[in-house]
Amino acid sequence: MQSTERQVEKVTLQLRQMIMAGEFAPGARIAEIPLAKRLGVSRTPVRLALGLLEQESLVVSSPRRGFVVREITVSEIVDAFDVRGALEALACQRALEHGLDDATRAELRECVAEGDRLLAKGHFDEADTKQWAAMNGRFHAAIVKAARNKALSAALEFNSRLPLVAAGAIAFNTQTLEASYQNMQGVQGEHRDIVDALLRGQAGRAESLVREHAFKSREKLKARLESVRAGQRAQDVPGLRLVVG
Amino acid sequence: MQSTERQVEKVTLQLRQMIMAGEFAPGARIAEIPLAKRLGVSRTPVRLALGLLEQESLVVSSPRRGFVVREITVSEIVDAFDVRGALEALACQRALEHGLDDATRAELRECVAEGDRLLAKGHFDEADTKQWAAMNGRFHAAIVKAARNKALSAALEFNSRLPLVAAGAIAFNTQTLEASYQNMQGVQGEHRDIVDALLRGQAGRAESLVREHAFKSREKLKARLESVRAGQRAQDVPGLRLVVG
DNA sequence: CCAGACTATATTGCATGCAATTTTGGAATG
DNA sequence: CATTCCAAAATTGCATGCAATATAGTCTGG
Repeated sequence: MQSTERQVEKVTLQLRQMIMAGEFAPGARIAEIPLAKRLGVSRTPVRLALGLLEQESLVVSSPRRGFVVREITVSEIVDAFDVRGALEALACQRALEHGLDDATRAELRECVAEGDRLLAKGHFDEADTKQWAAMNGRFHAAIVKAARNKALSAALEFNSRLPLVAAGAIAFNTQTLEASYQNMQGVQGEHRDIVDALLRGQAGRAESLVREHAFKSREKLKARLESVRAGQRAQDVPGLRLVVG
Repeated sequence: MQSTERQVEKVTLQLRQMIMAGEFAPGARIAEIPLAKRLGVSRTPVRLALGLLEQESLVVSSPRRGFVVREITVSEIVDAFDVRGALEALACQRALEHGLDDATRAELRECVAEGDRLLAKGHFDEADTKQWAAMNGRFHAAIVKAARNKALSAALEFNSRLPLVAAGAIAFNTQTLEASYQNMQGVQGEHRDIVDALLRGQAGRAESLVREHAFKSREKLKARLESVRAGQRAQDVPGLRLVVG
């Protein structure tokens, strides 16, 4: 029996969620049959999904020995932010070479405006962090899109497949809503400056600011992950199992 | 019956080869059954391989309508060189932050030396271009490796999956062996300068040179592909079918 | 009591069958 | 003659069976 939805996609999503939620210890083997039973499908879509997740490097496979949850290290995640900085800097450069169209200008302004609105309340609740994450995703997407470079978009998307690296994940990396609010105040200032530089056509300044933006995110996440690793508040990053590195 | 080799890998390699060799018109549907018959395997490994190639964006799939050869445009390929420049510039920066170890210094020097040897003959034959391509691959790999950033390596590898973008493809993008020789003389000079900057620890200079190196490669390939597109010597880039854009 | 070999079990990788869906060829209609 | 509709054929997506291989569990010898 088969529904109109494709099983492979459901399974891939669920499995990615499970891995990133830390349901498997890093290095643990993933057997197809129990997993298929658990997800209520046959082994075929499970196998296909594992193959896809291997290319996302969430799992690795050995011939005849099946799939193993890949051990993701703190440094790998942190490193990805440097890549993001370099790629988004290129995006700024290219975007200004093309010139920003009106829709992009409007979108960038709107992202800053929405950030202001969210911060104006003086504090964050759960819904605010979600909205912030969405806005942040749109902000970065707008810059990348304006570069009109498919390879660049693809590379950034690829880079964001590591857990916690996607732009939308930023708001969830702080301990408390209060800390998150404080954090986002700083981030909002960075966003504002980046948009200012872009709207003025200051390519070099925009590049520097975007790099620094990525660098600050990197440092914040690094501190956070290292405190988690030290076991101080291990349940704050729910699920994700990291190994030293 | 199943050999000790994994069918999926064989099929993936063959299929990638076939697509990049232009055996399918861009936009053409790829049906599983004929393909499986042709490759002498069942549909299962073919389906798995197509799923992998979809992530390399060599094919795209629609639900219930199977896989279609993706139309790759000249601008997509060309754009990928900008991404490479940005990423390799980051690699130079990070590599010098870590400091180059002796093995890396030796490898870089050896690549330059090998380039000199290949050019010393005054002309290229087929074997020389192959050797050059291998050396070029090692050169770029050494820089990336010295950056010690997994996300960076992964992003570059991902970026190089587009046809003609991989560092090893560079030597095959010129019409004649004579043109190739001339070309590689210029490239060798760029390599020498990059190595010089790296060995002296001049990060900024190395970054600029690497960017320019990628940019020059980009422009050369672009000119080449556009002349092919104009139909002047369509069989010179053997097989690869590109569409305008 | 430990090491190593042997056997039973579990698991992977592939082939194939089946139902659902899409595509195609042609006939009927305007 | 072009267009729409319909049915047959082909194709996809999934489940499952089977052989090859890996893993574990047990037993024997030292």
